[in-house]
Amino acid sequence: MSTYLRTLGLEAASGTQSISSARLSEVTGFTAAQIRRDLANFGHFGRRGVGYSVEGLRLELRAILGVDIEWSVALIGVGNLGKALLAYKGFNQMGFTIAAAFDNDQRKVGSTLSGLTVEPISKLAERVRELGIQLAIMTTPAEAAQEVLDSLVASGIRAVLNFAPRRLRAPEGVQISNVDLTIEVEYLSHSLSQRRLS
Amino acid sequence: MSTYLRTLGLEAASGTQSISSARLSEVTGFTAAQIRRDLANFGHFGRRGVGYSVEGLRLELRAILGVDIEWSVALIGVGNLGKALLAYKGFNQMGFTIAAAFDNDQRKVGSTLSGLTVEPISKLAERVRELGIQLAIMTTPAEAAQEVLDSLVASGIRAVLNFAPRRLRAPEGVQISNVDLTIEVEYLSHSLSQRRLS
DNA sequence: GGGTGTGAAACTCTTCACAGCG
DNA sequence: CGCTGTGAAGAGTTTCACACCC
Repeated sequence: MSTYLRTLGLEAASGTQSISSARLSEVTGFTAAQIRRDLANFGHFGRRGVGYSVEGLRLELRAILGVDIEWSVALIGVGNLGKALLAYKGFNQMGFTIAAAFDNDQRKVGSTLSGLTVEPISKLAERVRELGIQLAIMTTPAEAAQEVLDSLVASGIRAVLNFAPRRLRAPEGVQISNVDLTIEVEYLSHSLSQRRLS
Repeated sequence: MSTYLRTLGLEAASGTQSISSARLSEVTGFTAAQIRRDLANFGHFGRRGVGYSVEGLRLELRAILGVDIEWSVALIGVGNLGKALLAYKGFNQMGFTIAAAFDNDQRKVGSTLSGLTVEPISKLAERVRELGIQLAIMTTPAEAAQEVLDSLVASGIRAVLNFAPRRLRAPEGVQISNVDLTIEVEYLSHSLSQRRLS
């Protein structure tokens, strides 16, 4: 869905009015049948014989993905990766505002990064309430990850993007997405290794 | 497999000799049946009635994942994310050495980051050959991504970790892993949105 | 004609459950 | 007895192919 929305953005920029599943297939690499089924899952967005209205489908997808409204985000863990994400402009473009940054390292607390003052994790619950934060990005070390997640859940956050290389245990109703560089890069080295042998 | 290897590292550190699929299941969150099938896919590593030898299985998994040898990596695109990955120590621990960094921005070329001098992309093929680089990490803008990938493929690289939010077209035999923050964060906002409605 | 939406078939992945081995 | 390895069942996903509507 994300990919479709992004593609529609490009198509809209080049002035296309209507788009078929076949055309979407060319650009995204998914099969046309797959695309039609994905879209039909959420409603009847297409017109037979014509295709999908680029603008119409964009609005639908934005609503489905929840990017029709602004989300406030907390970032926990201001290491190299955390800093990079703070500076990353893509989030803002997608309707995500990083509203607060936290770290447990006393040397980092109080410093200013990309316009935000780093706060201690003890302030988390308070700030989440004040700023209406609903989503968190965790870029902590693996050892701290479960403890930080528990604090996040306690302060009412129910969606977390986790970069720490550790499988986290969360209660029902808390959604966690994991981005694990270890897994990605080991998958590549695995496929390179396979080729040595054949 | 990556996750299993990581878990075994922790178990080895605490001195465990042998581990069952049930214990691995507790720690990783995968079901015991899943774990047994995953491992049995690659060989008969376990002993019935006992479990898997922690050290033995570690060696097997390292070989399977190809992290029993050192890999040389090129990083292309020295923006915020690229810098963060250059400074990230996890790669070295896993046997990946970032041997060269490239960027097309003249202002960045020549600067030194984490001990590496940033080179222009025109030097790519030459340096890949000299340094024996087999793997690349792309942290370029989306617009440049396909062109950079084509250069990488031309210079002989056959495994790429892509952070640019664009689906890339690569010839047969070139393995691409995509890490797309857009997709991850939109998935979370989608699941938060669903909850508004129910 | 053109292209969606969707049953049905094919395929893949996961879980069950247990034979068989240490 | 304990735990792996694996057929078989079950669940989920993708592809096919075409009825149906614009």
